[in-house]
This record gives sequence, C-alpha cells and structure tokens, in this order.
Amino acid sequence: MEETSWEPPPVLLAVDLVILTLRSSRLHVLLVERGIEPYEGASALPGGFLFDSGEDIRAAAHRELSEEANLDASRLHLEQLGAYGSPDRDPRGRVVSVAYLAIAPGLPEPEAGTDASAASWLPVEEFTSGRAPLAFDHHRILEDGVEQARTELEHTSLATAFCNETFTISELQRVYEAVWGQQLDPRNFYRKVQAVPGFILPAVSDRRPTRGRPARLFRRGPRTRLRPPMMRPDPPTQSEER
Amino acid sequence: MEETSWEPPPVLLAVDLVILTLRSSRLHVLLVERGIEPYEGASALPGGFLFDSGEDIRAAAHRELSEEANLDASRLHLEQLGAYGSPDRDPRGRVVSVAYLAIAPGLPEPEAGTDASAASWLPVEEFTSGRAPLAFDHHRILEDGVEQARTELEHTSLATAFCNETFTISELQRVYEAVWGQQLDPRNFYRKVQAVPGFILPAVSDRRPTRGRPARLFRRGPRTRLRPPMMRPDPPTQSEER
DNA sequence: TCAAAAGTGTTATGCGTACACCCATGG
DNA sequence: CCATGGGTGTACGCATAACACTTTTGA
Repeated sequence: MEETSWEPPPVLLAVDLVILTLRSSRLHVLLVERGIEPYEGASALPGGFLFDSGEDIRAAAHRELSEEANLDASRLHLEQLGAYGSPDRDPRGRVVSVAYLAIAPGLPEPEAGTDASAASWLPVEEFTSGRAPLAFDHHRILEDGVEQARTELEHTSLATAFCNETFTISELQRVYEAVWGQQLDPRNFYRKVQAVPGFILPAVSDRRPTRGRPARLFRRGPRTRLRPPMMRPDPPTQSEER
Repeated sequence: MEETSWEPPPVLLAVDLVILTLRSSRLHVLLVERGIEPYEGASALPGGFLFDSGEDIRAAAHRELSEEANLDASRLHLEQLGAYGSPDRDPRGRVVSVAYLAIAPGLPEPEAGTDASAASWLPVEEFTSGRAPLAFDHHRILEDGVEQARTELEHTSLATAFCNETFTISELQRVYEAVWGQQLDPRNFYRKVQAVPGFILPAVSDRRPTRGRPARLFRRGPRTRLRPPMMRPDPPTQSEER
C-alpha cells in the first residue's frame, strides 16, 4: 500500500470539553474566553493540546478539566463525543480535536480555574438557539454534546451525574426537564424512575429543610444501562411526515 | 496556558473501518491480512493513514473504503465511531485512529481490492465471542461498531443500508435478526415496520422468484430517525439485578 | 394438492398517561 | 389551618406479543 518514501502527515491533537451542569433548573455549559489568537476574545469550550506524546487522550481531557474548569476529576462523568478534524477548522494548521462530554453536579462557585481567568457557566440555549457565536467549530460540538446527553438520559443513568451523592426524585426530574426541555408529570415520573431496577436506591433519610412535605433521598444504583429506558415524550410533532 | 517555547507534540492520524454486511443471514465484517509489520500476517480492519494534511478525515475513510474494500463509496452508510488513541496502541509511534462504521448491502463477490490482496468477509461472531485475535486494538473497535449498529437499528433506518435498493420485509427482518442475534415474529415485524411513518415505502412490484407466495417490494423512506423506535426484545435477562 | 412463505384478524396483556386524591411539613 | 410540595390509587387507551388463519405462489 505505502510508497517507499511516503510519510503520513503529522497533525496536532487537541481535546475539547462540553461540560454541562444544572444551575437554577436550567442547563448550563462551561465556556472560557480565549486569551490568544485565533478567535481571541471569543467564547470557546475549555480544551487544549495534548501535553506530550505519552499522554492518553482521556487523561488530557481530565487534565484540562482541572486546569481550565478547576473541577475535581474524580466522581465526574466523562465520555468521548467524537473526533472533529476538518482541514480548515483551525487557521494555525491541521488540528484534530477529540471532544468529550463531562457532566458535573450543581456546584456552588465553579468559576475561575488556575489559568483560564474568564471561565463561566452560560445557559446552553443561548448558543443552541442560534444566537451567540463560539470559536472554531465549537458550536457544532456543543450541539452534538447536548444531543448526546439528551439521548443518554433515556438509556443510561447519566442523569444521576448531574446530582449530588444523594438527591430527591424531584431533583432528578428537574435534570430530565432541563436537558430534554419539556415538562414531565411529577407523579408518573416518581413511579417510573423507581420502576427501573438498579437505577436509584433509597438512601438514609437525611432530609433537608423544604417547603411542603420532605422528600425521601436516593442515591445512584449499580445499573448504568436502563431497562426499560426512560423514554422522552415525542416533542410536539406537528408535521407527521412529508 | 501555553509556555513561551512549548510546542504540542505531533501525532499520526489514521482511519479504521468497521465494514459490516449480511451474507447468508449472518453478520460479516470485512478484514484484511496485514502485509507489513507490525502485526504482519494478522487480521485487521481496513484502514490507513491520512494521505496529506489537506485531506478530510471522512474523505480518508471513503478513500480507504475504495482502496482496500473496492466498494463503491456512493450510496454507502458511513458514520464515525470515535477516536482511539492509547499511547501504546501502535508500536511505531503515537498514532490516533478515527474509526468509522460502514454498512454495505449484500454483495456478490466483494473480495480483493486494488492493493489489499487478502480482504475477506468473516462472521463477526468469530471475533466478538472471544476467539480469533485482531491487530492493534481492532478487537475493541469491532465490538464498539457492532454495538453501535445494534442500537442504531432501534432508532434509525440503518437497517435499510444492509439491503439493496428494493427489498422485502422479510429481508429487512433478517437484518434485524442477524445484528441483534435473536429471532423475531415475522407477522408482528411485518406490521411494526410499516407502522413507522417514513421508514419504508412501497416499490413497484418487480417480484423475484421464490418459494412460497412472492413478497411485496419496498424501498427506503425519507425518515432517518424512527418514531416510534424498533425496540429489541430484552435478551434473556436471567439476572434481574444484584 | 401440498409445502412454504406472505399477509391479515383477533385477543389478552401490560404500560404510559392523565388526573383525583391523600400525606407531611413549615409558616 | 393553609400553602406547598411529596407520594398513592386508579381508570382509560394504545402498543405489543401471541397465535389462529387466509392467500399466493412454485413444484
């Protein structure tokens, strides 16, 4: 196959992170303000180049997670979204970026890591609804990440990654509602979630003060693949087919 | 973030292809015999390095599809599986491979492309059931590809990519049975498939000779996302939870 | 006329949904 | 005792699975 003197072209490898969390019942994504060209001053996903030839790609994602988001890597869902490598995606040269999806529970004050001074949580709908621009092809990466989160909420226990160690069922419901962007019936959700074997487990009652009747607390169950799945109601499908 | 004189390390970018098809009602994958080190003589997925710095990754996958499998790139489903980049996956150096899943309809004689002399279709179960080894991390890539095909059969019209331009419903059923590895009721399948709007459309009757009553012919419909999904029956889930 | 595969009807069951209703707590 | 959110009961409709049955062809 190969010619005698032909050599494959080298490329630069980067990682980009779609870090999602829930803040005040809305889905937010962590973005940084770029300090250097290209796209200086624009919003971008946290990320960066592979540190050295021996670094594993997932390890690089974890490293950027600490450096740029100041997030504790342990107990954090991290999952590959795919490779993005259009020849013209980075004006500096041929850069292929491997994108990861990270899910963080709601955090008190997540801003300002060690080196990215201008990291902040922004509502995803400001970017998926066409408005604000992002550097490189990060707009597409973000959309892919949100879509993956949406479908994984159906088939995996990903939703619990948005929650703390213990959580109430209505907290879990707010995750589903925020990511899917639609309202769910609390009473049916309550039973449906508990009907999936191994999804959530009762936790020791350590109720927090609240208005209304205190809710029972739960924790993640052992099962990661949900059977049966939590199917989202069809969005208002006005046009059946064409 | 960056040091003044630090430069990101270059990597080599490869593509690998999981090309699936159906032969005599069983799922097969296209494998080549490696002609050079490393893993000389071992079976491997078709693939190769990026040709030059300007080549798009998907284009490289299409090129390898033609070169190694001699498959017409047009009308062929091609989809990214993910990036595989463990530091030690290739003894020659740091190679990151972007894997693609390709689905081909049953072909008369698919062997022997232009340069890979020893390409052949092998039943996937010989490799997923632990037995035969594959070069590099291709065993894992193959498993990921088959799993992706399985779940996409539920939610997308991927199954029609295994079929020719026109097909019968029982041909489509054989696709589902081969990929999922379980039997389906022909009568319920018959109606279920037709109940999904836009999945399959009636084609001009051009019946082929067969034993028994000739079947109606169908072609792909416009819809790629199936609503409702074709849910596979739970596999014999002996252990409920633990 | 028989075998084989395609296609249709019918029924029981289970699940999702909607919604009425009761429970427990803070103010 | 009232507002607020947590939790339970239940009925209805629809999707599915199971399977008896009819149709259409080749041999």
